[in-house]
Amino acid sequence: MRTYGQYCAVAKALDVVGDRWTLLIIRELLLRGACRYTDLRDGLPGIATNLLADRLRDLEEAALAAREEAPPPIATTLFRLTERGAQLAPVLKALGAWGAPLMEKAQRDEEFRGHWLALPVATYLRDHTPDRPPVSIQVNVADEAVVVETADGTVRARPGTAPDPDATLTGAPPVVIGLFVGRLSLAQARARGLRVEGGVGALRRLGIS
Amino acid sequence: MRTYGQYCAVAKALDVVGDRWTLLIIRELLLRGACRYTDLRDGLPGIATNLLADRLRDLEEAALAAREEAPPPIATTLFRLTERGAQLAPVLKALGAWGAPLMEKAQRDEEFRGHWLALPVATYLRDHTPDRPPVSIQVNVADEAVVVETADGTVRARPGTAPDPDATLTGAPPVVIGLFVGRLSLAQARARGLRVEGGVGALRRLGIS
DNA sequence: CCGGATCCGGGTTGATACTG
DNA sequence: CAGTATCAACCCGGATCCGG
Repeated sequence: MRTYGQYCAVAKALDVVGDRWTLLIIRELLLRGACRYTDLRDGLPGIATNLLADRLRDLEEAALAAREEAPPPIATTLFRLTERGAQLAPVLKALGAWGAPLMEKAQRDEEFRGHWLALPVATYLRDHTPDRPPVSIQVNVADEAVVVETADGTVRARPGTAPDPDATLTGAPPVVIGLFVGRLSLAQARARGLRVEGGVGALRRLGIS
Repeated sequence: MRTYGQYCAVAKALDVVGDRWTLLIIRELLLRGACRYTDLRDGLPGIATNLLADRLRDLEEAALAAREEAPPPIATTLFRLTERGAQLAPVLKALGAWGAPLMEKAQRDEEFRGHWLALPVATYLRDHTPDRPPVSIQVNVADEAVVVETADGTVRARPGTAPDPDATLTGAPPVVIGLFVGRLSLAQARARGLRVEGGVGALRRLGIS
């Protein structure tokens, strides 16, 4: 293991998670929970398969992740974060908040995965009236379906569809993300091609207007 | 510039600051303010000089740092963070907090610089009675002199000496840091070689006992 | 299909020496 | 003081292959 050799908490943290791809692997495991190798590879477009295998070994050695053999009906290997690994969430949040302004430029030839939405959703959205019954918003973006739903005061995003969503959003990644991080108003997002079905009450409730 | 090619705030942040050494250079500039090239090199033991030059160029291009020519009496080049660069402070704090447990093992052949103390000081210490007159604590560690002082509710550390400190601490880096992050009590630190001169009132005020 | 291992070319890093 | 120049070693990315 290459190390900075400095007796400093930041340097020691970077000794463990400072390698290329490592924090992005942790992002995937944080956002999606237990993952198969193939799911990870799909959520990390651009990674070389040998690097993914190497990093997973490193993470296992550092006790940030663990592999578990799923029981017979599934019969596959799953990777999940340990508690120590999950404690990196504040680091990823800080990085994501700092990097949010870099999302303004429209991407060209950049990959996108719908479940990445969970990061800005958790960072920027709050349920302002948690006492009322939960709402769910279906978001269709980049050919992926993601559900944004309230859960005891916080807001979560997960891959999948909602049976009876309070609202449905469809649009390009920069528009949806701009809306979620507050850079675009609902009107501006609509002007940029966002399609909204259902009531806007559910959106207002998350601070989107 | 090598990029992950992902339309994700974390990936884009890492595109900019994810290279080896980059965040440590920002640590130095955050902790010490405007720095000369040589000061940076000294605060980053282990870095190769060409890498430092490369990274400073990259930081300048990314508008995270700027170089300024000091006026004639000094006649040297200074590097300082831009506002955008300084906004990385929460990232470094999160990394430092996560890495703090890794500081327990005593270091062997690891470098240490006194001004690195500023990071745990700012993260872990609070002035519990900010209305009373400010206090200053001189810390002698690793042949460097650092002053820890209160300033309107927060606690700062800076290189240098205090003219008339309320207390003086002398000890090995792991002991001083253990004391500051709360892993060691004052008694435990003393048992591990910490020398304390002056009253412990100033220490209690920062939550050290 | 899943979970990698292996190989190879090129780019990056690190150590040292040197310079205006 | 503030870097360049040089070169070896290592790491990364892409492609291919392989056992369940």
